[in-house]
Amino acid sequence: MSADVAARRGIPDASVARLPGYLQALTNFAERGIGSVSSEELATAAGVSSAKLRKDLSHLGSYGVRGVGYEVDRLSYEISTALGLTQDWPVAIIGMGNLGRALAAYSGFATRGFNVIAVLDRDADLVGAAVGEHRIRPMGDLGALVRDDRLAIGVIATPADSAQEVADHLVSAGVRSILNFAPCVLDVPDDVMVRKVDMSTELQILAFHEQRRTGELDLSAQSTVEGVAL
Amino acid sequence: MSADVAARRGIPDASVARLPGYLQALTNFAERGIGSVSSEELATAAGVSSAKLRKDLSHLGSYGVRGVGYEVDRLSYEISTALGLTQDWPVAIIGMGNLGRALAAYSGFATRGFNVIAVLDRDADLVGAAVGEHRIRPMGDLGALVRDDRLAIGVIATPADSAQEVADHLVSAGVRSILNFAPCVLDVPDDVMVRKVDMSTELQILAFHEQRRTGELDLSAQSTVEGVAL
DNA sequence: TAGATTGTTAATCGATTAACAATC
DNA sequence: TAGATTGTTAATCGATTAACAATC
Repeated sequence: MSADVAARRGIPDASVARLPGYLQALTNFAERGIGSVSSEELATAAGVSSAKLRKDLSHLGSYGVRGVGYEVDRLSYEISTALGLTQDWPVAIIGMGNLGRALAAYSGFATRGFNVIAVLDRDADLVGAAVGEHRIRPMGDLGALVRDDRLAIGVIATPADSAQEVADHLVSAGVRSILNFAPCVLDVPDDVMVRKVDMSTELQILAFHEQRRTGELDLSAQSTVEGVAL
Repeated sequence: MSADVAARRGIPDASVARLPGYLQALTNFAERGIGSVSSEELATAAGVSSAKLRKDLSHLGSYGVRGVGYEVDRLSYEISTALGLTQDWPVAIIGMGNLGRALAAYSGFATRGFNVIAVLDRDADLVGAAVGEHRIRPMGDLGALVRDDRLAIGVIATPADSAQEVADHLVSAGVRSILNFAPCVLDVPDDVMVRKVDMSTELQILAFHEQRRTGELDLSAQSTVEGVAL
């Protein structure tokens, strides 16, 4: 088996998750007119170690030049290809509350190859209302969006209590990639991939570390007591 | 050293990151009037394996009853305590664009022990404008917020190009926990913790898997060719 | 050629999993 | 006591890191 096929087979999840960061850093270099970078420079810009970067890139193939570094444009292209970003991906956002509207207005999607082709809500009263350039469509339109517009990715921006229902809708319409902003676990078939974004979870993780910080004095006091007990 | 102190010392990062999910599932059980759960039930609700759940909980202490399970209220309390959620955490959101406004309006914060005490923007034209119950404050207020209101967590909701400046501001004001929604790496001192939420990254990871799915036919064709070449 | 930097190897580390003794 | 389920152990797996041979 060629190295190329081996590489394309199994890029570790942890590596895949870092590729977007490398791509972003490369884009910054390109914008600053920098044509070539070393693993050390790129790693620093992406916030990882150079060893990790090189290991990650080695899963894609061998696109650097020893003694020189990586050509920014070339590496950007290779990572984009690996991530499947040479094509545009049609995206639908479901749930037009505050968050859904903010996501629909977010310009960062388009610049990264994601096209918001539709916004939907299950609330009939909202259907037809304008959100930016879109009009809110009913959930029943999902099937047509998958069939006619190759919709492949659904973004759930509803409250937790309707997220599962929306997910079921997406799955039965044929969507197999879901980005879930609702703070709940979704039950989907094995071949459907769900990624979750949860701000409350992130804040709670920060709180854990913040608490540990302020609790450090107490802990050291406790271990002193134990030292005595020993 | 007692098991208790050992537990409090080093809860693995991966376990900490799952605790909020367990807490959420427990809250759901409590709302449904369920007073006791097994590791199997709780794990299913949280979307993990029961072995992983028990291992995670073992880092907190021993709060289950063999042959019976876990008392929902008790375990909720213990996880809340471990995460530092017995107190309310004052939070400030910086950057009052679409996303910042959506986050400020998000009710999920308050219910989980996070209090948005201020919203800020570096744009002088926005300062003073109303956002829900808040008025937008200038960046210069950060110091006072840390001093007088115990602000400990900052949420950056600005575009990427001003995120580093905002981070520097937060750090010099004394904030050491940052949730970053801007798609960029922040350079902060070692004792400052940054967590990042990036929807574009998540979509790109979904795109990778979506592409692999549709590319599967080509790959199997290729390995057939290789089989012949062998 | 000498200097630099990649791509890879091997060692280490941490996380996951399965299995089961402990015990309610 | 018998049945059930926890908490822990030990094995496995995957990810990270350091070091360096390959090579531009």
